[in-house]
Amino acid sequence: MKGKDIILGILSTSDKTGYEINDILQNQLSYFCDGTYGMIYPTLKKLEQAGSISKQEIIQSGKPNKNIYSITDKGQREFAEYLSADVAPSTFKSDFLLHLFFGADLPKEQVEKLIKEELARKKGQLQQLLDNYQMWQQQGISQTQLITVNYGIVQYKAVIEFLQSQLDELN
Amino acid sequence: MKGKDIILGILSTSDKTGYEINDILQNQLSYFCDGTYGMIYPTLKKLEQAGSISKQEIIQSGKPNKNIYSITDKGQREFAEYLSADVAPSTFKSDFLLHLFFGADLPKEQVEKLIKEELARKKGQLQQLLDNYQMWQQQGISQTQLITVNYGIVQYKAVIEFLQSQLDELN
DNA sequence: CATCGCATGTAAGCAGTTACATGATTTG
DNA sequence: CAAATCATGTAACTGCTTACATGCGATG
Repeated sequence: MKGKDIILGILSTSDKTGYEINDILQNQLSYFCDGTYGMIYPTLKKLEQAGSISKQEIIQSGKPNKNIYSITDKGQREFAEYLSADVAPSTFKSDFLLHLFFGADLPKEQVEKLIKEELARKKGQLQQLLDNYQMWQQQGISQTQLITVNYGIVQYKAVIEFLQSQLDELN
Repeated sequence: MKGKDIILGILSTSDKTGYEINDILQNQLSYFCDGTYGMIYPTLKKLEQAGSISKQEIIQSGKPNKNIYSITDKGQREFAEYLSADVAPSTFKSDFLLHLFFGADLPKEQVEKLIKEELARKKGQLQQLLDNYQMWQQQGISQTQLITVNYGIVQYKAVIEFLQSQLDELN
């Protein structure tokens, strides 16, 4: 699961500019992958040079010009290959858990603060997913996409409930 | 949350060799961070050069010699600083979800296979955590560590239950 | 008049991965 | 006798992050 796979995936559904790809990444896919402009534009360039995607320049007045990228047949084959390949193990990195794990000597208030902050972050992320969910329900969403959204929702809800219970127990 | 922070955290509780650090990383902390020898040894070297940890060489016969690392006062201060700093956002990357999200055209059997495999992986990870849990109960575990373990368990259980329900629905 | 949205890109650097290299002892 | 365990390390590479650079129009 590299930047390349994510971008080919997004372009496999419809043509997009780098800016729009970033938007999708930040707002719709952020619960299971990430990416920044610093990754997106160089990756688009490489994919174009490799012939996996093609670029169409749109001259705009008033706004900056934009490049709309489309996936080519070669790109489609490449992405199909990725889809049929083995699933790479997922990674979860939590600085919050590292703090807690090695923070045995932390004062109670500090622990409480850590948990409260994590709770707020998770609630925010859940809300973002729920907002997307509504948008998707209107726009239409595939059966498999629905599974991924619910995967995220279920995971967030479980964690939020757990953190809340820990906070209650602390008092 | 860099390799440096993880290693200082491990050494803040007791002296360890690089080999033992790897073992802890793979078996006890793997549900929220990772690391390989290629990261561990260079990081230990840098930390020693910076005076954050110190090395004691143990000559062994029959086995390879080993270097036992201890955290220094400077390292302890460094780690305390890390602990009191802001918590970095967590990251979750799932190749499984990327496959599902863009695999709208995947045949039903393929989707079922994907979910079954993910289910098996998650069950394995949960089992590892539960095994650790038992070990920790015997060895003793801090209150904050207990929270982190339960965080992991709750998260895994929620995902496993969800995947199982999706599998049932598919048939 | 400041900030947000639209829009694209590069360059330097870093943290970590992968692959390689070595080797004795113990266990199945 | 093969594989696992103990044990350490380097070198090349890669993939991404961070910071920088630009600029107009609309919104508040």
